[in-house]
Amino acid sequence: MMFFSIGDLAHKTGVKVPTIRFYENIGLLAEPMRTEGGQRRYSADDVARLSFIRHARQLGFEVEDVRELLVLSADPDRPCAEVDGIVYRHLDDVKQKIEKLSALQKELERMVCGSRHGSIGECRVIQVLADHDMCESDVH
Amino acid sequence: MMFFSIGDLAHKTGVKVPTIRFYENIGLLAEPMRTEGGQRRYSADDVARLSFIRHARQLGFEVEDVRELLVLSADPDRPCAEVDGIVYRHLDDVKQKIEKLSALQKELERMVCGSRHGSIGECRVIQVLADHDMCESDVH
DNA sequence: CGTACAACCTCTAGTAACTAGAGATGCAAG
DNA sequence: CTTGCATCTCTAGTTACTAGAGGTTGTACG
Repeated sequence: MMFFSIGDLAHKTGVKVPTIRFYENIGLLAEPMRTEGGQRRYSADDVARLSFIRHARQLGFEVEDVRELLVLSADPDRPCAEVDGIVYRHLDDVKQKIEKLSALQKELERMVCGSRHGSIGECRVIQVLADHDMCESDVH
Repeated sequence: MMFFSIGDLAHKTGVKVPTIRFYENIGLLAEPMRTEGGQRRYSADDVARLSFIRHARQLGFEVEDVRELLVLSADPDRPCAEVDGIVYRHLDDVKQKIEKLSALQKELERMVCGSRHGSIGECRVIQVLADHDMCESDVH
């Protein structure tokens, strides 16, 4: 069992079959060998590479970052600075998103707080949406 | 000055001109009057509606939710339950996203923590990416 | 009244990262 | 040899816009 099908690769890595083909299309994965009939055949190296990709994607790295990380990881003698840079940038991005979402959460909770009413005519939510001044202004 | 151009509307609401046309295309905004030459002309009602849309979008509601909120807001006698439903669903969504991002943040910080090394050969980040078991397993 | 020119018009395509589907072919088990 | 699941390629759809091409209108100024 040296080589296996795209379905097997999907199973081993948890990446769906169409996504594997997509990664090949955009050059994240190299074109694999083919059977005479034209079906893809993969090796253990492909499992490692695709697992790396999947893991990086799960950690929220963009595909272009993953591409860069793959290039860097292939070169053991280079300094780590570039890798660190990518990670720190991503981390900042994540923190910013958390900030924004927390502000949203607060505003949404403010909106529905005390929302015991009856009809839309006096619906606080609708009123707030219609009048921006009812929000905490610096949020958005 | 009863009616104004798309540029004026953009200025009054903070929504960009192409976005206004886009909202008209997808039916969020009604087709406005036109000059003889075919240019759009808007009224104060359009400012109110578009401001509502912008505000809802800034609060993270999807366009389809905004559409629904607009329908509901036009009907003052209906109960508020549907509006509340939309808001609570969105709020849950926001909370879930915060959860996920916080987990990511933690994992990323774990990854770079103590990342004083030299070359990619012993780069902790690359190692973690290559080996999922180095992560806290329940996160992803 | 003529003209310059910013603002407007429509339409298409591009973004991110896949996912779904159509229609055709391969492969392996019984 | 047949059955049927897996695979193949290719196109289009998702979200919410944004960018650009190529052409027209409105208005302010002289």
